[in-house]
Amino acid sequence: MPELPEVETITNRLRVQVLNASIRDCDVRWRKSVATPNADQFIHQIKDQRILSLSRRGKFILFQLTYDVLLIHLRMSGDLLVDPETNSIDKHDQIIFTLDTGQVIKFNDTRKFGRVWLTDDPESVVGKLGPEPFSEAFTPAIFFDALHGKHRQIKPLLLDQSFLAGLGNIYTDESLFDAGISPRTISADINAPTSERLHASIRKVLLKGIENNGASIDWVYKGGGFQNHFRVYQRTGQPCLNCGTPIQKTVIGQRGTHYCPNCQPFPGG
DNA sequence: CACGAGACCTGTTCGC
DNA sequence: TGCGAACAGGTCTCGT
Repeated sequence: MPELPEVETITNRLRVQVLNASIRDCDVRWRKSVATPNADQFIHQIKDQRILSLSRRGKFILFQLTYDVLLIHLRMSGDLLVDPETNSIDKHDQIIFTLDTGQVIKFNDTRKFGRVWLTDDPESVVGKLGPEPFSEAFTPAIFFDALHGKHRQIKPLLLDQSFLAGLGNIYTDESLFDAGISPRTISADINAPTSERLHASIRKVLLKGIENNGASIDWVYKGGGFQNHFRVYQRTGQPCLNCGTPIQKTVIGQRGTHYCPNCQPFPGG
């Protein structure tokens, strides 16, 4: 599920709900959800730490606690839900944090791919991430240079979190469509004007996602509306909203990839 | 360095 | 209707 807009939405929601609360207790029901330290140490160490601030880096949610930073990555099916008090526990609630306010934060994760870290050195977890798409450091010129520093298909490159942080399968397909670039285009072959267009499209599409509180698909992640604005994602066979050509789906880098063969021609055919 | 396959997991949808 | 295959918002590791 969660890409940058969904994680941003969840982080902002959490900030309103649990900022300044202290973690009184923690129940780990799927031990592998804890990446580091081991589950027992994690539970012991997080107790009585207070949530001083919340932020997002790429697809990670960061809780600045009294002594450590709690980092959470939701991967494919994770979500963070806040209950006003201890209620029903879902079978997919993998970690449950009880707060001194009586509230409960539930890390719900059907597929169990999500992970949490507790460390005083968050750089050890997020240090290899590429730039934030909305940071001032992510300029069109830097993006162009980065594209030419690689010789890879543009779609898998944009999904590479060490290249650029935050894009996932939905927003990559939507960005490439918006910029009119074939997902198979080799990064080093993208010229300056096209690179600048892609840079703008990435920000535009992510912003639209954030404005719609992310995308809700199937049973995973509730509350988003960006799925109503998809132009290629999950529109296989439907007419392109620009030219009417049926949207195609293929596999690139082992990921389902949606595109308009007319609006996103591969250079040279 | 770039890329594909296989893992990690569960649930839903598709095809015969 | 039933059942297995295919597929799903992500990322890591290994082999070529």
